[in-house]
Amino acid sequence: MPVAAPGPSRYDFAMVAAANMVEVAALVGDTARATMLAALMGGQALTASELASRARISRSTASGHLGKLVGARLLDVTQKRRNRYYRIASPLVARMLEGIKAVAAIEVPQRHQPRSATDDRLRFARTCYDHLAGHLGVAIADALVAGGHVVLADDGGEVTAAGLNFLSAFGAELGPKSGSRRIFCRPCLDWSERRYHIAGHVGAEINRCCLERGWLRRDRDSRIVRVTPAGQIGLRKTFGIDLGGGRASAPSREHGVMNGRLWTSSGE
Amino acid sequence: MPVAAPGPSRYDFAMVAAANMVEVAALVGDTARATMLAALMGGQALTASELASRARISRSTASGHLGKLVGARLLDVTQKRRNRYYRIASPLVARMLEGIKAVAAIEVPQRHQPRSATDDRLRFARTCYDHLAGHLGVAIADALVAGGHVVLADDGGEVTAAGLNFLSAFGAELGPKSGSRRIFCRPCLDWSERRYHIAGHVGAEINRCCLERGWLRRDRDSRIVRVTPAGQIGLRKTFGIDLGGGRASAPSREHGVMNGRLWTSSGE
DNA sequence: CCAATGGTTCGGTGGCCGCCAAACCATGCC
DNA sequence: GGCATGGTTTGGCGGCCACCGAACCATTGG
Repeated sequence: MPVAAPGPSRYDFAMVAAANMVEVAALVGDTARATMLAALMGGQALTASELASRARISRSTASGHLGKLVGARLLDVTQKRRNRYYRIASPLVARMLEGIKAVAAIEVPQRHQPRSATDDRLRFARTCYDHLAGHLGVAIADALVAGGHVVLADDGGEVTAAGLNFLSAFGAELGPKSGSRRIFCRPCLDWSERRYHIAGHVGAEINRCCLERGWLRRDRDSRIVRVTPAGQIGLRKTFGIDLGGGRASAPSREHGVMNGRLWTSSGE
Repeated sequence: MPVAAPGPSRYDFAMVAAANMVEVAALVGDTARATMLAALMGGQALTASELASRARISRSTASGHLGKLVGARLLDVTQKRRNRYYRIASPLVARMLEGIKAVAAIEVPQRHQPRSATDDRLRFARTCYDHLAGHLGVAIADALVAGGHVVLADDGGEVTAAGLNFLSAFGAELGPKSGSRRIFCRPCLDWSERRYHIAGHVGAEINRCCLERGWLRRDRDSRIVRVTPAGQIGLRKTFGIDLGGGRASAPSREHGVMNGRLWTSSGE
């Protein structure tokens, strides 16, 4: 730190303003910690050992990292029985990580990574903190936009009056402030689809409703979401989404199409 | 990097997914680079030497940092005469930095930093990438919300029908898509006021209009914005904002009130 | 032409920080 | 009580990277 200069200058502000940012960004700017955070972006709390395993580091190292993340209020801990469960501390943190990911997704899109069955399932449907992402998440967003229920743009999202009725009928609890025109709808850049899906309160509610109806089922300890047979039908009837008619969990034909469309357009 | 493990596992995804994030976050997670980025969040392009000076590092070191930032597409460069001007590469990057700053602002709010005249002016009115922030920015946002022209919430912002008329009359160019109900309005967490001001296209337009009318004037090479006498009147008549009636540039009485209200509520 | 200014490249140095293993504490189960 | 499991603490090692000065290139101006 080159803070050996004597007196304060007019530029000190920038340094002070950056100071906290540096701390936070540096925290994310480490492979092990970022891996943990990415894992926790699945939305569910995970134990220290689990996180250590995912980041491929020893438990002692993980413990140190988690301590820092909690200290910086990026993560919350709750003790349950013998285990310590860590989770993303706030939606603000989730949004920050989304933002970083969105920027990271811009650069070097060509580097072709190997795809596994797990990877395919993730690309097909997964949770993003508290809402749905992947092919499914984008498809739902598309359907809602096409139906005039939601408007999405780079800088924000909006639920239309018709959409409010539609989503309420679907079971979404849009809160007591739904009359006050509060906006809970936000676009979130999907890293695999490179398009927007719906985040914010509305996104979380859609996710919740689908889970409650048994349309979707989450993998244990993973971000993967599977569509049940009932979900196939329900999603088609409600949103007009056809997931390929094949097997319930990630029909591979869809992926071929999806990935083909995605990665050929190499332009950012 | 502990990538010595042999076969791929089901957790590789998280690592791959995190890889790019790490790169970007690590870039921001350095004092010198973050200082430069913070300076460039003022919205105007700066030269390499200027940035080196602000970050208090040698030009050679700065050159290295800037090379990395440009390489990662966080910054753009344009050569003009002898100088190289750097600027934030895209609104996506600006949003990311806002997001990091918002998280950073949560923690340790008590640490009382010394305030200078420059600092006070920054807290009073400044640019945030392409829109207005500080006391003034929040006051405008408040006025628009109170007038029913804009709705702001944690997850998004919206311009009402009335607001569309109002802002258009004010001179804001809300684009040809204004009929398609596109949303360009976005809340941006103000680090000094700890409340939202208006960002996105709408925020940029408001800023532009105020500058064009001569209501505001930017400091050269600084994020500081000054309110002209004409601006005093205009802002009061148009938005109903009373900036204290005193001198045009940052009446100190206002700051006392402002800061008192801000930092005493130490709860995040 | 030379001088001045803005910027980059190159070597070499220093420090911070991530990593692990081993020891240690705490909780829960038999 | 005693074993097992989950987490944290400690000490020591190693590598990456930010930093600078000096030399070097490029542009502009006299």
